[in-house]
Amino acid sequence: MTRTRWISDLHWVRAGQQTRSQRTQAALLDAAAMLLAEKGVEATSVADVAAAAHCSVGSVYHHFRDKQTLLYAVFERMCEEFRATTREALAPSRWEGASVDDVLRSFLAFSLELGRDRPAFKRGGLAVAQHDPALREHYGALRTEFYDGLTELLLDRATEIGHPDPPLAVGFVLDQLGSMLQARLEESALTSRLANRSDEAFVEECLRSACGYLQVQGPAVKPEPDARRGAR
Amino acid sequence: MTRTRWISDLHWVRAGQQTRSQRTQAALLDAAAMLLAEKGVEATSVADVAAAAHCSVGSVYHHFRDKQTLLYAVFERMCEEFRATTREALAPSRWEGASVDDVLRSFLAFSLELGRDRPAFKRGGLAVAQHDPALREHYGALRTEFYDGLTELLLDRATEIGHPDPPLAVGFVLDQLGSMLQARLEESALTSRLANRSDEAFVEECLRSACGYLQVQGPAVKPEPDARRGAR
DNA sequence: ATTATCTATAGATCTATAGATAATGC
DNA sequence: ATTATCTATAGATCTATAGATAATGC
Repeated sequence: MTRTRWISDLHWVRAGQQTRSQRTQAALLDAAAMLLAEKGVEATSVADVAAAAHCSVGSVYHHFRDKQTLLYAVFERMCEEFRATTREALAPSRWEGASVDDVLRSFLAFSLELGRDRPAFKRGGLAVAQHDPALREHYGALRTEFYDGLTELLLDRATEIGHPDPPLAVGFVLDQLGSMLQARLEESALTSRLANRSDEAFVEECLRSACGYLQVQGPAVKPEPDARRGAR
Repeated sequence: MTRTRWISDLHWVRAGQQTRSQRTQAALLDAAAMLLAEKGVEATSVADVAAAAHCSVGSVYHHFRDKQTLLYAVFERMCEEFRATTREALAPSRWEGASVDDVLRSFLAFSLELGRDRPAFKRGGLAVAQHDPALREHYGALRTEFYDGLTELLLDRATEIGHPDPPLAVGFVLDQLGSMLQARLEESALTSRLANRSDEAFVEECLRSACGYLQVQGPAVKPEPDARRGAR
């Protein structure tokens, strides 16, 4: 066995020497992410993944030490994309001149888009995390990093916030919106009233509630709302 | 084979003739609910359930046609308890003289208690529902029934609500609180700010937000808050 | 020559059944 | 006599490996 790339002490992924190798590995990760999102960890067999990636079971084990390592790799790839995307989204330069309302609106739109655009991708990784406390914690830390960035962005605009305890209020509002987004994006969505409404109506009502709680002016009250809009 | 009790055309549960039979069946359902909550559907084998219930694999198949039927029975039992509990909780006589704030406060306390008291029970049933769209829908309908009852209770008190569109506002608030409760009670709770706070603080902040959105008077403003409290 | 892929299969589970044994209650 | 339980095992998966075959690129 030649050089390997390590996820942890026990899990290696072969670093391919040929272009063919990279193509197969990517195909395996894509196929696995899709199947994991669709059927979950236990219902997805290595043979299923191999078939969906148009290669053999033997090939899977040539690239990944075992099934768990393949799953870890799916999770790792999702985390990397999540980290890269959120870091870029939080770049302070993008937010000059943006109001609390702008930041929250963008947060909602961004999260909905992330959940809708790549459902297989994201849900595949989350399905893996569901089965391993360590991975769940790792994803939780990543999520916390994102929410901390948002919190900072919002507290920079504390002058707009009428609530007597801005740090508490911002933390609560982000938790609230995060919970509602999660419920709305869940595949297994237990039917709720808002499920029938459009994303636009959902976002508007969330903002009305959040801005009311924070005691910032709603979008209608602001002077020249469009001129103050940040990037995106 | 003698008389049977039917869950559906394909799933029967044997109606025991001896007291011994009922005891074993209950033990099997308890054991299954616990294991399902802990490890999920696929990771729970029939042998595991039998061992946890202190009986043999053969016994399991004497009582339940197959593994799926056993799982359905766990789900069915959870639904029955949920339905009975929520119907009792919504009895109009319990709510005479209660304010919007009282109703929402009780809803939060009730839901937290339900989620905390019988985690194995509830999560066992939900784990099963997760794997079957039809069951998920059935549970969704049950949940909708509960939320509809709550909505009615709240709209009976519409005079307290300052929001221009009470039906919309009540629907939104219940969705919001439901999402936050679900996120808080989830085992796989992705660390959030509120996870570190006590249930009391969580409830208070939820109420402050909800009452603000609905534009009802907060608990502090009400005259003689204790004298107007409903049952529980 | 090395790296990647495939086929075939061993070994470990897990579901479900058959047939023997034990307990119940009329 | 009937009902419930147990033991043992057949048959179906699924993971992982061994060994043969094909493609790559120095």
